[in-house]
Amino acid sequence: MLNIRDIAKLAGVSPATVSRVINNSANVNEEKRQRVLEVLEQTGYKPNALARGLLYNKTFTLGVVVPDISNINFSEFVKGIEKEARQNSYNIILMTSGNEPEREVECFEILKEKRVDGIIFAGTILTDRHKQHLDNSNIPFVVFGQDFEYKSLISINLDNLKASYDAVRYLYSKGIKKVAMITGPLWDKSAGYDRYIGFLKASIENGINQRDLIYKDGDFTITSGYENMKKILEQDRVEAVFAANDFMALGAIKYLLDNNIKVPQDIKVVGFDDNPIAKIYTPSLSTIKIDFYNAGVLAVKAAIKCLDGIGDEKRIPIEYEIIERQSSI
Amino acid sequence: MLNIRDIAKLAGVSPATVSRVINNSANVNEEKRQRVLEVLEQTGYKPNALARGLLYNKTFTLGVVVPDISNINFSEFVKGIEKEARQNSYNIILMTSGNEPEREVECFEILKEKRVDGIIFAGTILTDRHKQHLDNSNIPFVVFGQDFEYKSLISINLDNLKASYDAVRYLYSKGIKKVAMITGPLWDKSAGYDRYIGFLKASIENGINQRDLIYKDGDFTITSGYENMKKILEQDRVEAVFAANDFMALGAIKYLLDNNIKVPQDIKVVGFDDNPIAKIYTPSLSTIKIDFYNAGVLAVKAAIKCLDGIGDEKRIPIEYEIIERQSSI
DNA sequence: TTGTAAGCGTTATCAG
DNA sequence: CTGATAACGCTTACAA
Repeated sequence: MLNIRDIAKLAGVSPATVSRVINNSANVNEEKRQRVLEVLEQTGYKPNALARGLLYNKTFTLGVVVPDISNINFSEFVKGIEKEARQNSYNIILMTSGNEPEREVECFEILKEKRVDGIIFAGTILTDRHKQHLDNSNIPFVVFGQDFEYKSLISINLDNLKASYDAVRYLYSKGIKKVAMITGPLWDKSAGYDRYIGFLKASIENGINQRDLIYKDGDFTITSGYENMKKILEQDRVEAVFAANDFMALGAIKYLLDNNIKVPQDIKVVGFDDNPIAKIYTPSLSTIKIDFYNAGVLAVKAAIKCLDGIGDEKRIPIEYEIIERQSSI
Repeated sequence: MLNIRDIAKLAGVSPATVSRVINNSANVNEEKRQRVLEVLEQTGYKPNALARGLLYNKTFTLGVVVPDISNINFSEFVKGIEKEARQNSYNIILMTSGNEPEREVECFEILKEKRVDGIIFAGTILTDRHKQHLDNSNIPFVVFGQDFEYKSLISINLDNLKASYDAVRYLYSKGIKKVAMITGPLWDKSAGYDRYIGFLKASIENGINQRDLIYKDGDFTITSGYENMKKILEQDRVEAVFAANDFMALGAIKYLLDNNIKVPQDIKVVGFDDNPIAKIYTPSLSTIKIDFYNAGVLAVKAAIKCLDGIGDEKRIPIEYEIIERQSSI
């Protein structure tokens, strides 16, 4: 591949002049400028970003670590990141972690080697190894999906507890006697634990004795929604079920329909996420919609502000909205 | 950030020795090696990949350009790419093009600047500007989704014509008199035109006069499936409909159900893609399943083979499979 | 076994 | 307005 000296030779000038033309800086003789531009055009020369990066100590690249890109939430998130990054002339290196803390840290180390300017990380837990890495790395970090405060971390988060609380309150507002819940794994602080606590809080406020509360913990899959709905009905005849994500909610509905229990007439169901399926399914699923795309945009904005030294906010909230559909009317 | 000279000083050795330890090459005194390793550990030092890349003229980075990452097909594709890349110690720079040829070429140029080792590109058309770029770029290219032969391009493709042909034949094999089709935009060579041609071929083979063929061109959205199903029924009472993707097929089913036409009893429907919704919808949707994840894996394998100079195949086929579900039983 | 120095491709500085 | 030079961080040939 051609370098700047090759171009200089072809145009009969010095590398410095070529550089000046490329960065259209300073004063350069018009005739020479034209000669250089012509050569540039003909050769399709592109400056080596590695060399530039080495010099400026800046790569215009952001690292992005998400658990699973084929999950629609994260692909929307990444889409927002990529769009906003591009608009600010940044690119992204995408890595997936499968939600394994080991691999997450591995990703951070690789991204550090590649000298990304910042890292956007969607994860569920912040282990000591994560912190250790953060300690000897001065790369700006934007964390999505958990609200840990740690040093200079910027965190973008949904108030999972409140969203869940609102969803359950919404169900009680319909005159329901008792709402059951299918939770996620409770070690998952955001989508597991916090959503469970919101449920707990709303239930107690509606006069349910904590000992009578009915909830089962699933793993976010359709199957676990199906199974847990079964378990719940074996235990008590509830009037409504709130699931920590849409897949489990859909699994629950499927179990109900399979057993000739009508949704929403007999049991109302509310999910979480607004997966595209929620809208299309019959009955369509009421749910909590989170704008992941926008979360991605905000994450990049925060990262870049931080890089440009005009950073300020450390905790950026993202909005949610209860979408009422057939499953809970 | 620390550099190799800082480490050298801290360990009381020369940069060369540190380098030797890092790349555990050559002979280095055991005691010094230990000293260096200790400093490495304490400081969390990571070598600068930019400097290395500059030296070796190799970045261990692949560029990936897809139309839209939030489309499940492409996110599966990217997932496969990322997994296989990682396994070979490559990373990926992800860019999205929105299927706009202008932006595609823009992506290529940026990736060239970043000196990626190879580019994996999912697109629908190869314009002159694409070719021009390819001409003065010697980066290995793997193209997914179109079977253009151009110079050293490696192309991974589904035989869309044949898959579509098989789907329509499958419907005729059920004793259907006439199959209608909702196509994609015909300028889209792979998912639009080729799938239409497969339909045409199978129809003619089953005794349909080309003039009597019924097809409408949609734009891959649910809405366009809905609208076009309506138009088809206004024109003729068909017994089956084949849609160029699942969204249009689902839109068609929705229209049928809304008008009390039973699926599959009255009209059978087959889609294309095996979108996750296809399996869950009621009635579940028969479709053609393509393994995008595996396509991603194959794309990376081909790219790396090419980089290592052991490249051979230029055209790599990917498999498909007809999935029979309720909508066409 | 170890250290010194050149070079990868670019740009900023400085001298002309 | 222009060109030579040093420097970014790393590795490797060469010399010690």
